[in-house]
Amino acid sequence: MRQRTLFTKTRKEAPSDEVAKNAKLLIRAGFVDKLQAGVYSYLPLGLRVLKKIEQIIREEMNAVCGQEILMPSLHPKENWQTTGRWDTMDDLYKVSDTSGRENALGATHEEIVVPLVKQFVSSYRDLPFSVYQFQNKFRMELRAKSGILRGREFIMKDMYSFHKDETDLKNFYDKMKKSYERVFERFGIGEKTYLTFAGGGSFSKYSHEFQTVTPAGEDTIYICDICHIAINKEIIEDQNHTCPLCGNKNLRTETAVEVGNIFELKTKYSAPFDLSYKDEEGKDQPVIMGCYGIGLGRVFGTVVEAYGDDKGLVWPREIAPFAVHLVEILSANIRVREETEKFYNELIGQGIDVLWDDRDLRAGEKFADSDLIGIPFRVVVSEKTLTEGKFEIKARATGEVSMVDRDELIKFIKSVKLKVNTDACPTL
RNA sequence: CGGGGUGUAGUAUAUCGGUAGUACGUCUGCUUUGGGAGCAGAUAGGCCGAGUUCGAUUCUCGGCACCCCGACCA
Repeated sequence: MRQRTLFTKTRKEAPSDEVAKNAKLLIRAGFVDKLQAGVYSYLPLGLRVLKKIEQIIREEMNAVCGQEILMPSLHPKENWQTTGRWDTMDDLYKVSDTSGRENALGATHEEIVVPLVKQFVSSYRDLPFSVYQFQNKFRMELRAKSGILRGREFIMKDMYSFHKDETDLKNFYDKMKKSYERVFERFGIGEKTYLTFAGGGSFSKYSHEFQTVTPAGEDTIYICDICHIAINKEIIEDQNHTCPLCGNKNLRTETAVEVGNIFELKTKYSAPFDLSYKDEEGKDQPVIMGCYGIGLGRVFGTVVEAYGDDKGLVWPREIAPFAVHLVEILSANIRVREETEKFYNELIGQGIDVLWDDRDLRAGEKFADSDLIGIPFRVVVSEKTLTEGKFEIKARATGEVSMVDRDELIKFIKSVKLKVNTDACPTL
């Protein structure tokens, strides 16, 4: 993409009322725009990141045979009354239309997915399966805060699994733990993200959260460095400050952001909607459920919090808006523009995502913008390139600079392999 | 929802009960061109409503919005 065509612009200063690092940097760099507290637009650069996050999740959910669907945001009141949550969920947005009919804006989708699958599930032969979606969720947070980390409207991947018994749920649940580990690994936050034991409510001993360590976190977790897992504050007292896996008492305290969670729902939602199946003996049995969420905006903001520095954003390669930031430094020698364009077209032809800063600006401004936007590699084309035949390549994360010739550079850029999931679902 | 704070050009800020200033941005021209450049000119502003006052952006009250702490929550 040619940067001069980008309708957004960077800013030197963040809005004075923003305190959160993710909000400051993302607004300055033109990745997002705040419409109101906790409600954000994703602009071209930000949307690219969001879509990469989404695609990684999609690949991994497909790999565990999840079937993608899209459910509505406008939910009939009756569905929420069936589970009782119309009255008990304090942060549910309720809207009524001119006919007086009441609806909920989807805060989560158990109330929709259960009646949906009920139409198709009647036999043990129909189980197990799982469905997932990427959908905006609405929750009336009394206090939206921390930039895009806690919004009133946010995008979530929510998956729901349906099983004939708890053993089958347990197997799938364990598979999802591994799936999630791969997802966070691919986001570039694997090392900072811990499987965290959390309260399970009335249906199981634990649920699990995925918590990413960053100072911006709202949660306190206790990390066992032996098992690379953590315990949430809410159950640490019950656990007597010991790791539930290995008994280690030396837990490390950190603040973290909850980027995902997995729950065994069991019959919590299948029961009120009477979602059941006939077993081998023809007897009705309740369907056993699990649910699995990842907050995309949370991941987005958490990555900014975890890696952003005083100069701007720093994107892990897997979710960067572009692979390469091509920066031309203009001089009296007009051929720089021509050379850059040729090189740009060559990279594009190789299937490489390039943002080309073709604006008529001075070098300092372009470098500052490049640091702010945070694309993993910056390649500079200047008069020097023409006279010496060398390109300068700089890694945003490390600041490491090297001078390489054209062929080396292309070879290097192409060698930066992104992780892919080769475990395709056999039935999809 | 309880407590606290803040609302001035596109952005960041200053001043003031009587003509609202600066920087960046944007526009014009010239010069510059490897870390947010220089000169000259231009552009653009008091959240909303009521009250006090000869006069309110400033003081008072109400509303709204945003931010922070807490509670709640992904």
